Amino acid sequence: MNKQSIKLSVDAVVFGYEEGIISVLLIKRKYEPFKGKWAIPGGFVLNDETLECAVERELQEETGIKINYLEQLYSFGDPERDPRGRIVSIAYFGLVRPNAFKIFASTDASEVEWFNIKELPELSFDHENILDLAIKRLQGKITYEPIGFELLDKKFPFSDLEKLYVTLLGRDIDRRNFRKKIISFNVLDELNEKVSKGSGRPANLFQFNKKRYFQLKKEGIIFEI
Amino acid sequence: MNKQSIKLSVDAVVFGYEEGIISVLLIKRKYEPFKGKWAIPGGFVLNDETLECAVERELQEETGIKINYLEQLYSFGDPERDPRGRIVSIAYFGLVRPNAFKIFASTDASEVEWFNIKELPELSFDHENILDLAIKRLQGKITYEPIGFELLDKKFPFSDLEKLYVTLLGRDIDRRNFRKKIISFNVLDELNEKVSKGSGRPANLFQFNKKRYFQLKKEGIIFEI
DNA sequence: TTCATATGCGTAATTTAAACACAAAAATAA
DNA sequence: TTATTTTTGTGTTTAAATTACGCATATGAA
Repeated sequence: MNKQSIKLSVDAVVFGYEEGIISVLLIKRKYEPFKGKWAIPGGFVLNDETLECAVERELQEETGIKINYLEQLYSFGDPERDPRGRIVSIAYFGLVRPNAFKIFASTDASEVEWFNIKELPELSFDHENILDLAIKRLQGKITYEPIGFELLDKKFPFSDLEKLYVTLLGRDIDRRNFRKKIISFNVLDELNEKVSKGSGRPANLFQFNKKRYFQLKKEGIIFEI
Repeated sequence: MNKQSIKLSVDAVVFGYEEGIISVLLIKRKYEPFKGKWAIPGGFVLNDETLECAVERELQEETGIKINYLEQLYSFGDPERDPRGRIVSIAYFGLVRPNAFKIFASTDASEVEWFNIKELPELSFDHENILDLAIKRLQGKITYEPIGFELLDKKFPFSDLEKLYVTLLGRDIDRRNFRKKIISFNVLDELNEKVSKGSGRPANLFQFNKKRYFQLKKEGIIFEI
């Protein structure tokens, strides 16, 4: 058999959210190809690490971030996708609470920045395709899995959750029906803490109960917006 | 940087359906490791072929089958998954009409056989995990994408479709409501042909209109059971 | 001719989702 | 101090979708 000369990399589309803005973490490439251009963080998989480890390592090295939620997105294998040769990339999709970490650039990255997904720069390789797919996945997934909480603070008022969904789904939601629906899934703990932002009645804080969610999931109860 | 020595393979879980039985195509391995054991068809990706081409080539070589529907399933990269060394496999998920092809074994396979997914043999590598995931994907996907038709004859009576769904979902369906729902999606052409199987009123034949489905999908209409 | 079997079409009951109204608690303005 | 604005919290009413179910029709078999 011919000797295979395919290299394997991982890439990670990391989303953050704050105040009605979904952002994605990009790095500016320090080396060729696409030197000086923005790209999704990622890099080659080491011989003895799992794919997830590779993603976490690359993110730590290039951006200093530690991921909150990570799942595999898709594998991209077009022979022409990388000018250096045949590089197949397994793309991941991650969520973080942006204010929880200080980002910094190092190794292959000369800069790291959060970009509003509505105002993206031109990207390297086929990273635009990867990012598009990740956005679709995020938008789809929040309607049937409670991953939105991974983007909010641990304790949050209901209005934050609602605003996140409005932003992600890109359409208005009836506040009262939304609240009823979420409450009915029984995965939120209501805390005895209130928070006041400016004027208006102070809001009660809620917390996502992941343990309870997994119990309900086992019993076949489905989270669906 | 250390020289990467990871090999890349593709594997395909191919499902067929006939008379209330979902089956999966397996090969018996001709060579070590796992010589003589059953496995999902697959093999190494060539340097200049796309991943989909690799899957189709391997299926053709090992089993003689041509796939009807193919989509990427998941990538498996555990460093310990293959005793030969680090081999990352990108798994695909395919559907065929089993009576449409004559299967035969060649190259790496000493035998090829359709197995009822309820009566599976022990499998090589981590192929049991891959197969489990594929079954879940199939069961999930038929409820929101009209892929079930890819398993039926081009022209089929409604009862065939219903039986397929009962088999895949593992629960009873109200025949009349099911029919109404499917009809309401407007993706079936009713033909002026009838077919009679044994006793009972002859059934009208239907045909899936893929073109119409893509039109409706563009308009945002969702197929959901 | 009658019976068993599977198809095809319809309506009623129930459940779920969507639309909508107003009270409560705080900051701000008069 | 009092009225006004703003945001939160809790309903109820109406429309839509789902589920349950009844019965006529066309065939093969007894």
